[in-house]
Amino acid sequence: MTTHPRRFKDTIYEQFARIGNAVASPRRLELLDLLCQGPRTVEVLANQAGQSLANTSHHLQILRAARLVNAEKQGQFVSYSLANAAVGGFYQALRRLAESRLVEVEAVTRAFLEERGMLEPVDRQALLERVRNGEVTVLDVRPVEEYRAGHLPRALSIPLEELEQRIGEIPRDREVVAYCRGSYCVLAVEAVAVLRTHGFRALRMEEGIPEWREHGFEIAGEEAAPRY
Amino acid sequence: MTTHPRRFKDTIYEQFARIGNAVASPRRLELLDLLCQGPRTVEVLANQAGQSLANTSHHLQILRAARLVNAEKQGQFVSYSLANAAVGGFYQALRRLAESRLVEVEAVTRAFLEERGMLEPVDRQALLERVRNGEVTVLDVRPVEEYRAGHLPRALSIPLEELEQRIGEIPRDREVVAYCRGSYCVLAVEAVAVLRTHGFRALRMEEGIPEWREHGFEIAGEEAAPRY
DNA sequence: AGGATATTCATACAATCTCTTGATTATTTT
DNA sequence: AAAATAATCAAGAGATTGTATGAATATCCT
Repeated sequence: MTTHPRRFKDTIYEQFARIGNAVASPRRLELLDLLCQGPRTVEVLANQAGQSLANTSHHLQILRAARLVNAEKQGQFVSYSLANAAVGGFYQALRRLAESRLVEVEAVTRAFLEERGMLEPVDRQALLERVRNGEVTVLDVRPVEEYRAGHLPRALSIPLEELEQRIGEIPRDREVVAYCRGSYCVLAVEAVAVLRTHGFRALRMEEGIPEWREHGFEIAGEEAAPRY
Repeated sequence: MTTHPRRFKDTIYEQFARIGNAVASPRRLELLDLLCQGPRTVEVLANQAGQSLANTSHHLQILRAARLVNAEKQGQFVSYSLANAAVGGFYQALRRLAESRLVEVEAVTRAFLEERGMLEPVDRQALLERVRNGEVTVLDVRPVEEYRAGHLPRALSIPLEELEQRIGEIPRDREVVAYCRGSYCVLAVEAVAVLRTHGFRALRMEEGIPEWREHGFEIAGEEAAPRY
């Protein structure tokens, strides 16, 4: 029995569309974004995305059906992670395209950041130099687990939630550069606001760990966690 | 009035999802694939995708809303084209991911091609060499307009439809390598079948013009048509 | 101006997707 | 063995999408 060319093409494009479908929902994109940072359990993802558990679980199944993520049962927990590095690359490609094409994205980003006066860019190479010279404190404001899974060299870990109490740990004589999960994560933005009210000279770095890794820069403390 | 972080994130991911949505339909992916070959009018796209005119038009509007394609009115016709090179790159990335992830895709492709015994791969560099030495005839079996918009160096243009009548134009003393729009286009597969029934030694090349261009190979006869 | 061609618009129905709620299945702890 | 925890399943209301159909608009040709 011969397969018909027509049917053949339909099947192929349907398979492609499965991936398209998987990234056709804002919720799932947010989950993918979080998973680009590293493996997470369902509950953590639900919290970080601000969604119900059942709904998050449901979306994760869809991502899994499209083979974009893997689920691994570890005792009581189910740990989700990107299926492989290509998925991360694809997500970055999607994001880049979105940024280049959808003017609205940039408009919104700009409006949000300009409101807070923290749009200063940070140059990777120069930053590392200044950190080495002790001119700058690099502050990682993500939850501690994420810091442990990999962070910038010499970065100080103070999760946003603890920032107010632990503000004394930060050297007062230097500029502070805060970073979090990346462009569309707001932890660092809020951290900078807090730092400034306490009299620090604070900047926000737009990039997150995935971007640094992508550009071949060194990431510290990655022993424990798998890359995907 | 301050934009809220939550709202900010939602807006961003919604914008991303617009692109995901655009590529969440098999029909639209087929249209995108065709547009990767070069600009097309609505009618041509409808014919080549085997869809109704109104439906094709509708899908094109969606692609346009996501800014993946541009529409340009040229007199009586509306010519659709990829918005820019990044869109082509994104589509390739999606395809690559799909191929790496969805085992079904490869299973189907393989079944379809093995049935016809024409899975032999063709190496780009070696092929060009052999063409230059006159050991091989390269055959472009796409419609003439597509050939005109850009084709492989020294390729002979005989659209699949005319192949039977014009079979005398093909040198009988050499191997023939047929190509069309790419992996998921079936023109070349059928051409090889025809050629073989006429006693030719014929192979199919999997790649299409977009792939050759992407790898920096020379494309002939591109003066007339815009790249996107 | 009138007819032909190319495309879009408008409508409607079926199919699909999203999110919520409440129940259910595993695994661990007590 | 019972209770608690983590995740999934099941079902349904409400919105969105895909496709078909016929009408409407814009441009070109004569």
